[in-house]
Amino acid sequence: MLDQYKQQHPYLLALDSIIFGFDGESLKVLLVKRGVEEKTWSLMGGWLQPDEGLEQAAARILFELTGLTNVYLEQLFAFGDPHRDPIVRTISVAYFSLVKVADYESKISETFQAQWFSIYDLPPLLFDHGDMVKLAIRRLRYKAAQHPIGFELLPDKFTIPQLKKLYDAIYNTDFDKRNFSRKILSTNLLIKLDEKQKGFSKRGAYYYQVDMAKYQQTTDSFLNFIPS
Amino acid sequence: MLDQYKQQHPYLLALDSIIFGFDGESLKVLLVKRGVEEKTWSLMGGWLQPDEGLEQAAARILFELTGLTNVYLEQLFAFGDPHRDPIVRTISVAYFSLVKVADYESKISETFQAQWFSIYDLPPLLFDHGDMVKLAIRRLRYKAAQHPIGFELLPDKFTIPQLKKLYDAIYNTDFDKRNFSRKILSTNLLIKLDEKQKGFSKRGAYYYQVDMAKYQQTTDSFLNFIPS
DNA sequence: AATATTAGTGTCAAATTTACACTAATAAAT
DNA sequence: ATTTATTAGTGTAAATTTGACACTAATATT
Repeated sequence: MLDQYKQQHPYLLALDSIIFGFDGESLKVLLVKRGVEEKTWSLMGGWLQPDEGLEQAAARILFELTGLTNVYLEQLFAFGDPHRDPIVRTISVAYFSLVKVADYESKISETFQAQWFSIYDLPPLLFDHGDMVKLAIRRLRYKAAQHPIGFELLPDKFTIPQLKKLYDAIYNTDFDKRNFSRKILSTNLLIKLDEKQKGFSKRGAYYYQVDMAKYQQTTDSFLNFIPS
Repeated sequence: MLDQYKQQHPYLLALDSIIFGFDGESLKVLLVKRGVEEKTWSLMGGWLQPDEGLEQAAARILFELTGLTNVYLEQLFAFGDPHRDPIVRTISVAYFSLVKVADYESKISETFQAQWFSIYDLPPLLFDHGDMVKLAIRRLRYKAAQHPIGFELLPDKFTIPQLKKLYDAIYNTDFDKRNFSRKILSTNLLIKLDEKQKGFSKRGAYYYQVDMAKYQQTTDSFLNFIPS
């Protein structure tokens, strides 16, 4: 190894995930109890292994908690305040992830003490995890305003009223349903199915599916969902 | 130190900066020759010191190259592919930065071999620095489409035609100047000065300044500069 | 058969966006 | 001093998008 490398200090590298879920009513974050003091809620996290990339590690850690693969995962921010972990200096790369709550096995509580918390009612969090969640919420709002990522939080088949409720929850507001569905449908990203949702409402709403081909293409396109 | 920390591998942590500049004609990136082989161009970078935060370290490294402080600096992405640096595993947190080319002392070439390159004509770069630049360009385009960060690349006093040329360069296009100036001025972020630019054009264009008070407030607001 | 509940849709006014071309100011040239 | 060349600066009309607003449709429940 060259001298210029040898002289440098190495640091521990952690990954922490802000895991968002939607239960049909409100936007939730999945928190666990672990670590130094088992009394404090924290984000799900773990250490980078020598043979892993960052996203790969984040995906592994997410899998260990939820049993889920193929989950929406996006790098949020690298947190590196020298004193963020008071025991030993650690850099944490935070990822935010969108999961379909219905999908995952409740394998969750087996090994980790895990619980969903409304984003409007979070407990005190370990280290700088509170900052991470705040930033993740800002990023989700920012991103969902222009990119069709909301679908990632819903089952494969969903109704327009469900989607509207999700957006209501993300932005803590109440969109006009006529304008909302006009805007959503004008993206041509949804395929209307012949099937209606049963049991939830008397009339029943039609299910829609994401047009995956178009979705892949337009991940980068702007949608401009949120006015003013 | 607790066991769970001791068992973990530490990694070297580097910071690399994509430094954008605008010379009035095209968008440039500042590259240096350094490192393992002094034959390859690379981004300006350095190592995280034990007492520094990430952004602080990026700012220091930027200062060491350019002599500039108070520069626009934004975390771009953490790159952590296990083999990105073939000699020893290193995580690199990349920052992108917007500098006013005219501002900085040409202290540059003294200690480092540095040179501006057009973003459309880059040399081969060290490690994954090419990916970093590509991502930074995407991010700049994305961000400048909605946030008024273009000003960071211009002198404190600038003309509308200069600003248009900058946006033309960023998006590699040619905006309609009537629509462009209407859109820019409608943000009310610019203060028209009484002074005209001399020497550049026969008629001379009025200088404008950013209304810093408003600018601070609206860093988060959307502008929607770029149509379709 | 009536009722209650949620789904689904249409219109109009206002604002925004786009496309497009002429006049204004001045330095340079004659 | 007049002409010329060059870039600055501005306006309008059509199209599109947005936002505010309220009624009818379907069906499960009573």
